[in-house]
Amino acid sequence: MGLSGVAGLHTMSLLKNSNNGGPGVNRLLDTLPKNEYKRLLPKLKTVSLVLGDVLYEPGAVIKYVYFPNDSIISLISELSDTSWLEVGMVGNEGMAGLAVFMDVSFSSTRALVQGSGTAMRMSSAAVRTEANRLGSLHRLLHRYSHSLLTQISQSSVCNRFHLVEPRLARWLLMTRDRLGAEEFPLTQEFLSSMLGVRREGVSKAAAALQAGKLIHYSRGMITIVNRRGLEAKACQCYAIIKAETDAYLN
Amino acid sequence: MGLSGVAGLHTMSLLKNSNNGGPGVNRLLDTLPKNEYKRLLPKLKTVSLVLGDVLYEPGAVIKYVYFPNDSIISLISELSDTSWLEVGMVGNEGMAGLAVFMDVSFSSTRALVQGSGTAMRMSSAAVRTEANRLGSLHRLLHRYSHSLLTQISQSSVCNRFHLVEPRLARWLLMTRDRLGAEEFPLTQEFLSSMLGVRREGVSKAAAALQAGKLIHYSRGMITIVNRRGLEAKACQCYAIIKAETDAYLN
DNA sequence: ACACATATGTGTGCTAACGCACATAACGTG
DNA sequence: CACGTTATGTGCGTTAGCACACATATGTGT
Repeated sequence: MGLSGVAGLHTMSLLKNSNNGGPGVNRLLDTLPKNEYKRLLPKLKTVSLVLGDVLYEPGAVIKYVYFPNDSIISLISELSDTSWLEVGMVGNEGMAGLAVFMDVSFSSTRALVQGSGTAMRMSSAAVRTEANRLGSLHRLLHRYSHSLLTQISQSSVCNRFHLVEPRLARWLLMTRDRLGAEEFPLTQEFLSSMLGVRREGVSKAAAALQAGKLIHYSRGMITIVNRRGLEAKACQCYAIIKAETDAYLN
Repeated sequence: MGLSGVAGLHTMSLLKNSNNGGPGVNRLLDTLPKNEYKRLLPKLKTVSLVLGDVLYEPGAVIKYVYFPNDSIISLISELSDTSWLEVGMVGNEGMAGLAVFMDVSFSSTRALVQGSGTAMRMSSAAVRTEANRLGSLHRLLHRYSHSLLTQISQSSVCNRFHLVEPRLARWLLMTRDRLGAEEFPLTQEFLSSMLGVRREGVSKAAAALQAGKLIHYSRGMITIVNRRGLEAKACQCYAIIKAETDAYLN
């Protein structure tokens, strides 16, 4: 799997400020008042992100921020070349590249596309201009920052205390919600680095979930068969994070 | 140890914008330009915080934010009544109550005084007014938000991968730096909840560090005997977090 | 159909940390 | 100074997850 290499970004048509809140639209942008959204529109460009693309490396300059529509971007903290861990997940509820908003030019984490799809891209320069206007975007990015902070904190506790199986269930559900699909391509090898455990551990946990008819998987393709059942197997962290994420957009 | 109960906050004299950057002064406030600091001064009040005071409970309204001088405030994420974990540490480099700055009124974590000392207190209302001015405070709080985000992320990885002994060493060093003292009162019971491990685990790790003449402890009082040696025992996370923390103030 | 790369399953120790149950030690108060 | 309280040490069985070494399966391309 190509976890390195820069994205091949293709231009696509722009979406409307569609106010339907459904999957496929970035909810942060969608929450903006029409006039403010219109002001941003010329600076936004829809791009497609592909699983495995690396948008930022730790320490590298952030050229663009991304508002995912139906894609997912993982924020990864690295300890060494061999051990790293996902600390946060950015989907249609948020934006990748928050550092720019916080007056920092460099990324402290790796941003890895964890689910293919489209995102709205904006240059860092535009973010600096627009977000300094004290308007709705400014406010929403503030609230999102808090939401992300909460997500990361909760994940931290989760990673410390919970077993692999519930954590895997949580992670699959979070991915499902952001992709808006019950089926998505992901290998157990990939999952193991996200969860910070060995592949064999994922193998066991996944086998258990499959035996319970909650998921199905085969050669890098995962299907959620019984969502409710999977939620029951997941730790509370799933519900906690979901509530926080859904609530911040008012 | 009284981990519950609200702080008994005593009024003290105000500090100056002393530009010496040493311990005992909140470095965030100290970095502000003089005129802006003067504008804030009337809204700041020095209070003393005592080990065990709880400043916020999860979900509770944040009435005041705190800029520690030589005190430390722990941000704690709770899973259940019995298992919780420190996700972040706020000392003279920052501010507790960042949620207010991010347009959120309620705390998502518990804020527990982990080291006695003084702090500058400001009402949430004042923060909302002042931080919306797009001045230096606004910018610094943004940069601090990013710094805290990085700290929390790094701790998350650390908690996941590192052994108790290096984590304990890191934690003691971080505490030392913020308190500006080599000796401070802390029981192993307390440490165990901060690190999210059993008390017995802390006991073993602490005994090992003491055997190596790096620290000394007795009945809830800890002394750092050999700081360099302790740094060598700590994981890299200490250096990483310290660098980030020191750098953000330009 | 074949080879080949990739994805997943399994087994065998090993270890850090857990849970529990006590033992010891230091301090504080009446 | 005796006593209770609080802090710390220790032992024992259990367990989740580790590291390593393979075995098996399921695609893909020629």
